[in-house]
Amino acid sequence: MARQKNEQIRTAIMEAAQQLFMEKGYIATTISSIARAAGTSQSNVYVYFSSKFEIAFAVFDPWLRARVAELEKRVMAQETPEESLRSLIDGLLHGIAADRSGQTLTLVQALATAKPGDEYNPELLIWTMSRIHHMIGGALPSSDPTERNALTHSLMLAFDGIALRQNLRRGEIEDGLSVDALYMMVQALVERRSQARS
Amino acid sequence: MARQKNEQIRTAIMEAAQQLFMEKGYIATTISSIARAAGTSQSNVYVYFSSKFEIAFAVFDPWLRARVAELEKRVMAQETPEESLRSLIDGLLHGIAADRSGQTLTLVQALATAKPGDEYNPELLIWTMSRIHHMIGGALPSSDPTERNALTHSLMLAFDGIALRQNLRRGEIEDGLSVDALYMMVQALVERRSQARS
DNA sequence: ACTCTTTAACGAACGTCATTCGTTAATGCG
DNA sequence: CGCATTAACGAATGACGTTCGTTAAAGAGT
Repeated sequence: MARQKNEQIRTAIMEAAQQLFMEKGYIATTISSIARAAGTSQSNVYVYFSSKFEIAFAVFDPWLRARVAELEKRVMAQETPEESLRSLIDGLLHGIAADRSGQTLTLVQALATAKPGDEYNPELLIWTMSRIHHMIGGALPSSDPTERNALTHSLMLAFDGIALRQNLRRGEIEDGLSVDALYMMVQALVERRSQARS
Repeated sequence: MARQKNEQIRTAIMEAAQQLFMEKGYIATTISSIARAAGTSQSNVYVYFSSKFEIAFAVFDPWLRARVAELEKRVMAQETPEESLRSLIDGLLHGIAADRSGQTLTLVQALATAKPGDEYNPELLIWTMSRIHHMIGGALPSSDPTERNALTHSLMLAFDGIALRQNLRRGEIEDGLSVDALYMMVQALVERRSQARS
């Protein structure tokens, strides 16, 4: 009944955006540079996406899901609870939140500059939390729900903290120290539990 | 030797900026609205501040120092280590990071949109960390330096996490749960220590 | 009191962006 | 073979931070 959208253009826009966001961050990347790199005009970008914000999430969503899925595989392959927790914390904070490719910089900048109309699907956040919760359950099968929830929330909080810091307070605090500190506290929680049972 | 700056104008700019940042956040506040509210012209604002970013920090710095000083008084007035730690965590996260007045929104937005030339004095961050470290030392006088540093870093990480979330992911995660979770982990660390000593 | 110099103050630009508009022409449908 | 739809595009539009050009206030030197 009418002319069809060309899906190749949509993916070209997303790939160009991902590349440019990685290189220059969300704010410094202009719609016209994305359009140029994707081989189309800036106004045509708005045929495929309703805003710059929407492009950022279209790029970030599959990226995060892939990283979390990778992480889950790695965590589940560990043999001891300690190794599982260590690889979970390390992978989540060093590997994803503090990633070098600039994806979380994009996320943080996009959220910080979001305009009233810009909203994103909270499903991604919920899914991420549920995966973390599941990994904790795998590492500590006998933990009680309260502890599992506490750990999940603490990890999500740390994720946000690292994401903010990595991108906005570059290098002022050693992230390694924060990760070690968090791990020490998780260990304390685990040890208290095993002491209480013995 | 030349005409002098009028300090009343400087403070009027800062007060107008603080008010507007609180109402609308950093990004939605324009220099011209600040100038209008301060009773001067937008170009004259640049006689007193070199950028919008600098205004944000001129406002945020004394605000944060005052909040931390208040917190320190409250924490030091507690009687037991448990009460001290609880009031520290609660005051830092609920009271300051998640503040309702929009000051941390200003901070996060200013940092997220900072341009290459925009830099801020890391002294404020260092000072804040040293105050937290000192409060932890007051609550747990017999703790060892490693634990004290771990707690300090964890609290700063949580501060950043809450700041990001409060402002950018409004209401999607209950912050109360995160604060409780963090407190549970701190308790575990403290209890492990006292168990180890007995 | 009278210059001279510095610079606060201001209105008018400037440059950069995200987004929208007006128009054209592909493309599927009856 | 028209007709309606809409992808595509170049040219606006509207905001906003920042800079420019000019004016005049006000301290220093004589």
